[in-house]
Amino acid sequence: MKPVVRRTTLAVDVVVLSPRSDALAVLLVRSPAGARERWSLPWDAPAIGEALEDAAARIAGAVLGSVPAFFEQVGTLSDGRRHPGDAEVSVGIAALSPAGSGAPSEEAEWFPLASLPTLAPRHRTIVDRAAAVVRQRVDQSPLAFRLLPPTFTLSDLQSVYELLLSRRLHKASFRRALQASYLVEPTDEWRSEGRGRPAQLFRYAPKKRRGARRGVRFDLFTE
Amino acid sequence: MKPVVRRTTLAVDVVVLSPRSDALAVLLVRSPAGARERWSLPWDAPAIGEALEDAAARIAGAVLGSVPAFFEQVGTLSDGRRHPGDAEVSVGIAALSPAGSGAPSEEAEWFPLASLPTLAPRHRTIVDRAAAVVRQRVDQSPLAFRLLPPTFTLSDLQSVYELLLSRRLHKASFRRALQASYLVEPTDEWRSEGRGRPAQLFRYAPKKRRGARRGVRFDLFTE
DNA sequence: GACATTGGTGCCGAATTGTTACTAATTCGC
DNA sequence: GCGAATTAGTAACAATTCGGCACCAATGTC
Repeated sequence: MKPVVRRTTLAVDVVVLSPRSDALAVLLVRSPAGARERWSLPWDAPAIGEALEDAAARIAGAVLGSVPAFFEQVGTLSDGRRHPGDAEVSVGIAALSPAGSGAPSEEAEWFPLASLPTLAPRHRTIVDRAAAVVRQRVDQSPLAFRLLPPTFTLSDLQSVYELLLSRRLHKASFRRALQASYLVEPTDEWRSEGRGRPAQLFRYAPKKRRGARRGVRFDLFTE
Repeated sequence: MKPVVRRTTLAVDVVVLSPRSDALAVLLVRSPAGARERWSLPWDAPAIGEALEDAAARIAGAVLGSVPAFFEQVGTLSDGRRHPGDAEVSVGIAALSPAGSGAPSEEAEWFPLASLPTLAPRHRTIVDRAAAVVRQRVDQSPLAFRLLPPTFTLSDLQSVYELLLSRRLHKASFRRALQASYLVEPTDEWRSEGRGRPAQLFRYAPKKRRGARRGVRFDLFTE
């Protein structure tokens, strides 16, 4: 039994996420004249032999002007939902870009996740999956640090977590957990942001941590 | 800008996982004569318009004789690693099948994850990713219940968790956490397994749980 | 200099967790 | 029959963690 392979059309669709004005935002590009929707995700076909994450980096970089810090596949779709380029199969990839980075081209714009324009059905699905994956992974992977510049204040970091989790966190508990994890180290710089006491800047510098063998957490199920 | 879509060859490669004789095992099929490796993952091209998970169910069902209880994509590969059917792009899908279910065809056999035969490089990568994804998700999703028959003892359940996590768990803590989660309910059946006290059988019956708002867990990072 | 604002820490009671030890019900060996 | 071995299930305790509150620190504004 040697199955026969059929040829199909393939697209890589990229969801670039970044915190913009206190909301998680997606980078969209203006559609060419005649398209059914005015906006779409940046997308392209991968080159021959090009890894999918490399294709995503190329696609996002062209639109954003800088290459996002992190990529993760959020699922491949082959169902009937319409794609702007009529690709039969789409690989959805989430990309995280630090706050303030990049200079979108004329044809691109940031939209808060909560108020997106109409997208082709497949792009809409991919955006929803990207948001779900990022929100789900934030506890297992240092995703939040990819949404911040190399140095940041602990309040910045907490704000990103609050954005991703859509709920307020307790300052003291947040800092205690962070301290115990050896994920950040202080720099000797401080940032003064107008009002209030200046905040110390930290950088992401994970130390090797001893195996934190915890019990099974049945209360984290999401489905 | 309307990118041009190129046609490519696409395969769905399925990693069927099931607990067999106290180890997590993968279902492999014998390769046709002349292939470079003697064994490979079950795979095929998706039919036109067929969703990828449906294709995986079809492929696994044909080899296993029953359809696995759960499917999840573990990543799509387009790099240079060799695929047995020379597909340019592969979608890897993990499938979970309950212990004892299915009757593999003549051409198929279970292999413990720890002692696999040589596979085509792309299949090897997909198996590794499937194992990693399953192990990583076991805390957030009721995966373990998909590896058990509809009714099971709490010791069975704990054994599956120990298989997936590769470490021993404490009985009392395990049961307390399970109790608090309202995920299982007792049946009025008991199973006597030779030696020892008979165990009560439970079934998976998740109750709506109150929002368990916990703090951020920096200690769960896997990278 | 009082006050508003933001950053950062100490502490305590409550909840959670890991562990030990115990009880319960069955089979096996003699 | 009866004790040892084996597996299931629970009680209770000590240590740790967590959420919340209060407080102190450093800056800009008036």
